[in-house]
Amino acid sequence: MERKTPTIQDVARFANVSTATVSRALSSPDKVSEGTRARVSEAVRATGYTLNQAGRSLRQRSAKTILVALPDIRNPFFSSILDAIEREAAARGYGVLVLNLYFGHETVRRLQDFLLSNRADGLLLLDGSVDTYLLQTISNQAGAIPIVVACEEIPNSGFHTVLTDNVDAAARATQHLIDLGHRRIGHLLGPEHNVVARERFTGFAKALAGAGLSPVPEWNFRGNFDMESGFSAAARFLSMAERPTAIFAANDESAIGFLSGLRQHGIICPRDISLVGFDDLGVAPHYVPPLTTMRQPREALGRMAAEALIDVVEDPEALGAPLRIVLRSELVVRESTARMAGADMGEPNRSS
Amino acid sequence: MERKTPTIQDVARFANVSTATVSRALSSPDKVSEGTRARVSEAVRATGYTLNQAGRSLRQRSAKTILVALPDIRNPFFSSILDAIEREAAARGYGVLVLNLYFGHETVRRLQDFLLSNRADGLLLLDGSVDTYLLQTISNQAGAIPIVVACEEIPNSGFHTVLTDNVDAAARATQHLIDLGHRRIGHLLGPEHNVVARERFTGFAKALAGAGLSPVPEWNFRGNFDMESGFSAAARFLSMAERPTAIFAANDESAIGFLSGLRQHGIICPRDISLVGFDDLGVAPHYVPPLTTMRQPREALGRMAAEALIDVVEDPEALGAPLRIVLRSELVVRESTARMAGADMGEPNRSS
DNA sequence: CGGCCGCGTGTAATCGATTGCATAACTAAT
DNA sequence: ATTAGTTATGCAATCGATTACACGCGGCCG
Repeated sequence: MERKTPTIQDVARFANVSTATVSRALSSPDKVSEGTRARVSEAVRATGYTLNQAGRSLRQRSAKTILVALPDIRNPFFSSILDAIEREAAARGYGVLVLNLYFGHETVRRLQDFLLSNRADGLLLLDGSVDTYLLQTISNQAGAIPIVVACEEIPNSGFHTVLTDNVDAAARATQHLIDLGHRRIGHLLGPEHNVVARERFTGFAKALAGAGLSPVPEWNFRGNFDMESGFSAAARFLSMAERPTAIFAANDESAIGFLSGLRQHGIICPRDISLVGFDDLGVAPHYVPPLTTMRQPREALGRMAAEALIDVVEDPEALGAPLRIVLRSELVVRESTARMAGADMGEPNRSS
Repeated sequence: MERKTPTIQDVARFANVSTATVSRALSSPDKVSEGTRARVSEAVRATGYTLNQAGRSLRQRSAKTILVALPDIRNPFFSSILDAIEREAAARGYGVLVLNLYFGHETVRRLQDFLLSNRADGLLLLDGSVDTYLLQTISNQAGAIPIVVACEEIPNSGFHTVLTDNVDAAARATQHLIDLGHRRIGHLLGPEHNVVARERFTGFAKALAGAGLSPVPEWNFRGNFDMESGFSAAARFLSMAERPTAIFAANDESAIGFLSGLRQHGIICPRDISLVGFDDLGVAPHYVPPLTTMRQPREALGRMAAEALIDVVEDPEALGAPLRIVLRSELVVRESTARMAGADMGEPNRSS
């Protein structure tokens, strides 16, 4: 009754061949004769045999699995990248392990465990804030697995990287506001130590500079990429006497929280303020107003990162020098930005 | 230079003990003497040893991994459940493999592969639409792994199940509209063959019946749980002469698409129409207007499902009879619903 | 003093699949 | 006809960790 799950031995016995032949019949069919192949297939069917991946992994030293480590699965930005990764991995026969990264030693230890325990053949890191030193150490250890960093960048790390053109995209988003006649432009920041957030700020400042403006410190609102932080930032905005007429938000989520906070106090977008977001989340076209935003090619990003990682996993020499793919984001103009109405009221941004 | 990754053998040699002792020192420290334990720890440090999970899995016939199969990772509803699952699993030392389910044989074959290849010790299924027959077959095979179904239900399957009170919650959502004086109430449906969607419709109809009303077929708008389908449904709404004054939407995503579609044509919520959604997505409180919705305890759902699964994995007898946990959803009243203004205009829903 | 118990450790089998090497049966070439 | 090469298969080692069983040693009890 309680018979054990059939192994390759059972198949071999049934088909009257050796286990070696069964193995070959299954993984390299052209190496066995047609007759044997048929007998083995029949035996597999009859016994209900399925591969034991642990056995194979042990012998082949490969788990046919990649590990995706990300800061927050709930974030729709990441989840759609994860989706693309999973599709690509599945297409190439790999499974996907996910690992939520929080702060703290415990998390890093877990990451390390995964990396070095032969559970995964490669790591796809969607977070640049992991301790670089540790990561380097890990990746230099004997038996370490290949790493690809996506979305964020770990400077000078030598890891393969796939990301979007944050600086340039942020500059173009800001330029859009400038083109609409805005001169008093603020920024809703991302997390303080986040590389991507900084790049977007850099692009923002760059575009301002190009127009003879420069950032006004009070108009750089602290944010954290999430709705709540945008919502809080709105309170600070409201308490200010001198307000910007336009905002470039580091991402759509915080942009939505920000607009929501403003609206509670009667500040209506785009009538009273223009706003450009970043990401083009699914909700962006359906928000009120539909959001003008920089669309990141999330599918492509996830797919290409997974491709690159699996390429390296299967042939460590495949890519040669560290890869660096930069994908271009695209401005999607909707209704959250409007031409600056009438004359500029109050002081403009300080001239640089 | 290119030395291989250290194994338990290396540690044993270094510490001058047998591999058995090393293994014991690491997994059941109380079985070895203090001195040995120290020597082994030192040897582990010195050699840089890390466990090879494949070896352990092979011997112990357990992968310390659970498989989560879901219809769409991008859906924020699922991704936050996945998040909770991952946390619980991590806390208990399990890794999480994710598998996107699409339609088609290929997908099911992959699911089967995973289930039977010892890559995972258990399956957490977040989708009731997987072929029941196949699932039963798989789960009856020798060596099959435990299955817990979450969110959706597979009737008569005998699987452990964790879900929310869809029928009752839908009824309460609808009752809220009734309490506000609405009599002309429509429903934005979920996918036609989706169990959850049907349950919500049932609850909707039940509440109407309780108020002496019954569903008006033309007011049941086809939907698909996603924004686009809600958006399309809005077009149909607009083309109708006799319109409902309130809508119960099967979920928040489609609700947002619906409101967005209406707004494009000047129909404003809650002025012209009231709407209750379902899920309480992160964006719900920040939408315009903030959405009245049934909040599903997503964290709890994911956590409890993972708990139950791991319990069974670790002790197949742990739960005894098939478990069925039903979590209660909670109505969150925000601003998308308003008291029916003035007298009832036009025909009410047909009396039952 | 002899026997029993328990602790700490080692020996070796085991988990399931893959694969290097050997072998046998043919084919082709000289 | 002999040699070389090819093809199909089997034998047995191997991957790394766990664990059943055995053993030696010291202490305790009768």
